[in-house]
Amino acid sequence: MFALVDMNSFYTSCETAFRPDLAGKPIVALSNNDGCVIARSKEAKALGIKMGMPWFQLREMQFPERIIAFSSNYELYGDMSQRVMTTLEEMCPRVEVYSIDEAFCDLTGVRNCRDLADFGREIRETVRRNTRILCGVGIAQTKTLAKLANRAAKEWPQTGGVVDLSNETRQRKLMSLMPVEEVWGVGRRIAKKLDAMDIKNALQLCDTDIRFIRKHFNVVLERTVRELRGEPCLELEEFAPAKQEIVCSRSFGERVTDYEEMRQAICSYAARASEKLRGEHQFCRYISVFVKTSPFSTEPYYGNHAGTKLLTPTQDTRDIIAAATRCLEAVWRDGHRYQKAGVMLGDFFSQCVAQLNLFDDNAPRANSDALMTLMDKLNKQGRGTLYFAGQGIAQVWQMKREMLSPCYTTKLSDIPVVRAN
DNA sequence: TCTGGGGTCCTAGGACCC
DNA sequence: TCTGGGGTCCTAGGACCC
Repeated sequence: MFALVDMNSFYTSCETAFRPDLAGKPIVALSNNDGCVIARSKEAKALGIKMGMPWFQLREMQFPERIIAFSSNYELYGDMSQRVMTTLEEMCPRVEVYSIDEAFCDLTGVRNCRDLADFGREIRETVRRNTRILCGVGIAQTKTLAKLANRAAKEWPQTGGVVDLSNETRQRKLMSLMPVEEVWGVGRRIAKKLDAMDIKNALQLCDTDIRFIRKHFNVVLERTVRELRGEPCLELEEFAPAKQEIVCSRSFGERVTDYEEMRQAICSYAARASEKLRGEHQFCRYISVFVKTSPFSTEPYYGNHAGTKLLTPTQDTRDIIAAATRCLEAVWRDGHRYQKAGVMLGDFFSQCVAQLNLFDDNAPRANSDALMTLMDKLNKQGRGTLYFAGQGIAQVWQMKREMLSPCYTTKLSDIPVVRAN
């Protein structure tokens, strides 16, 4: 038995948790660079504000009430997420943190001693009490059905935010009401193809012959169909598997036309990616860089990427910056207004394997480990405490975050002082 | 003027091997 | 006339997720 716990309008809920004066107002959270809407409060949804809508368009629109917007504050959201997950871990024996605002809980044992919906309501109430954040709970025997149950819990207020879907009759009833694109694993493309085959709701998908699915789609959708039938194909993954790649990319606050600025940005992304790599206790051998102009612009589009394979896997920022810079030289073209760039690391080796290569011709730099450990330690106290000269000081290409809230839970200096009088 | 960032898995096709 | 069969590895691209 799985429970899927999903936070309601997570990012905007994090903002209102510390601004009770904003409760009941239409609020949106914006993507990096204040680009587009990525979270909406209940009231903002009711006004018809769509996910992914560009902020510069939304800002011009007329609404009966003023829209309150926040730049993404991932330090705050990440910390709030941890508090929610800790609460879940205290209540459930096994928890899979699926995303910043979602977790699967294993309810296998719970079933023997108490009513599942009751337990769901207890989860909901405890999370609300500990964090001031509301969540929905969907319960069923497969992850895909639990997702569907969660959908229903959010959509229909009379469920009180909790739906136990372990009963097959209820499953079929709910599936008949759910458009097929609401099913976890069915995206826009597949939904369109299914629609052309006259498969329009989840129940019709569930009842489609497996061989037919296999012939016209792939094993991924086959698993989805089996899961809808109550046959578990996806297990709870309590411990996250090691990452296979790490990406650091950003849109620029303003278009970049100068090579030196781009080099600074690439150095910064390379440094950040290396830091993440060390956080994963991995060494990488493949490094690549991409640059691109805006796909929305009327100017001719230019996008390109280049990669390089090192002889010896590394986790030293200096090696990774050097490789990334070489890649950038290969893809840079003068005369474009670049909108975005990024650095990707891949082909990972775990620490012990990498050390076998100590006897290679290309031995790692002396004291690399000590230096990187020190850097990471200093930068943990505050990002950007110690950085490479190549990253630049002015960083004019930095992303826009004009409506950033304070880091209420992680940075003391950010908390506004309330004065008497 | 202005449109996010970070991942995963699967498949097809090419290179290469015997 | 007539030119095989079977396998692995890698990469790019497409689909999905949040």
